[in-house]
Amino acid sequence: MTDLAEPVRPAAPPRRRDAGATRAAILEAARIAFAATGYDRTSLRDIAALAGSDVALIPRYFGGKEGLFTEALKATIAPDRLRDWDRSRFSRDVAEMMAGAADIADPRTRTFQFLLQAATSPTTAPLLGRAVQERFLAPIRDWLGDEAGQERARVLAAIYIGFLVERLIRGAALEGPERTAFVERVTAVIDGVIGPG
Amino acid sequence: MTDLAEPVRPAAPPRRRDAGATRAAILEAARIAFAATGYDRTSLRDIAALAGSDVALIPRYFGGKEGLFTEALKATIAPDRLRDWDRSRFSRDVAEMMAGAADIADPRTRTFQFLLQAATSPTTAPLLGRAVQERFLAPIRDWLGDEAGQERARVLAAIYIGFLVERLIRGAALEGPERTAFVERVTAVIDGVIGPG
DNA sequence: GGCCCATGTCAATGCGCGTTGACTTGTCGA
DNA sequence: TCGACAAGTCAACGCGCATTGACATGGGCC
Repeated sequence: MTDLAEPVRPAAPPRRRDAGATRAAILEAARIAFAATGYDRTSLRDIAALAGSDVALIPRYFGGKEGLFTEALKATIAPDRLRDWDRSRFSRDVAEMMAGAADIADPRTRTFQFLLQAATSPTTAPLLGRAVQERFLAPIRDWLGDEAGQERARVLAAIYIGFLVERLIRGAALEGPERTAFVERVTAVIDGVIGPG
Repeated sequence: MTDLAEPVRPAAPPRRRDAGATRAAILEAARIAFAATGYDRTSLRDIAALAGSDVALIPRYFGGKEGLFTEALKATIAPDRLRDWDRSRFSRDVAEMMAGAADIADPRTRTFQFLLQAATSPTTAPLLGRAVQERFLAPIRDWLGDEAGQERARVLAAIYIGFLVERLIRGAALEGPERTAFVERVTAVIDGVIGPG
């Protein structure tokens, strides 16, 4: 990891020695760093620097790198805010988002990258299926309404994931007419799934 | 990497010293190993053992680990037989394939796993982007016809990838009415992209 | 105010990695 | 047949990593 951001810790800590706060800072830094660079390319030194604490605390507090990753994964698989989205604007919002570059600051991007990273790690791979079911399929199904069924959620989730991967691979944002055409078509595709029957 | 298989080399080599064959064995071993465990978790020693050759040959033949990965990636993303596909049956064929379970024995699955591994590593993601552009998007664009433009190929590729991920995560094949509904909808989605304008 | 344990710091250790260079050995042409 | 060069082997190096244990220090409690 090259450079991400300044330390996560609050500017004026109420106590200069607070194990709970330190632990939380490390965990938050780990979520950011693991999502950004994956398990292997993220060193505990990176995480400690991002958390503004010492490397040696990590094995002590989390039992090691794997323990930290597991806990960060659990913390990342949280209920989505999909219900808050405006359904009439959903497809276009998603399309616009997909036309942009992958923004690591976006928690959704972070979550997705994290899950993708987890998929490639044999230790954490089994967690992924359940995570996707809980975090993607179930919310989407509920959001679409009961009449939609599992199948529409499945298709929508697949398309969503596909565009996330595409964006991840693409790197840069789309520009000009290509962006316009892309957004139009993605909007149409998603509308085709969530719209009628 | 723990244990994969026996060395790839032919049992009775015609020549005991054959740089071309050794290079090819290393490359094939790299394709298998990288697909299985990703860039970071695969060591050159693993690959060399799988190829039945020496570690030191890899930097010499491929210029280093990155060079080997790049070449393995290129070899994996070979020009597809896309042109041979029947366009009128394309969407339904794909949909039926997606409704099934992911078959590890299928070279396409292996290829895809390789790409997914590449996508999650920041080092290799740019390489993957270029490779996908050259070997995936461009053929699709040509296949769709010039009027289609880059943008339709992009959308189609994203959808394709998304369903591959979904299938990989899902594990089991779909059955009964859910399968029918899934196939119908996927067919419609793909038709919507490759069909009209 | 002073003890003492929780908390944080620091240096050191061992390991696996990619890479390098010197060396050996096979093989093919003269 | 034999020499030269390609091909393969081997040991070692430097580096970054996670982890450990000894040490320093802050702050709540008596």
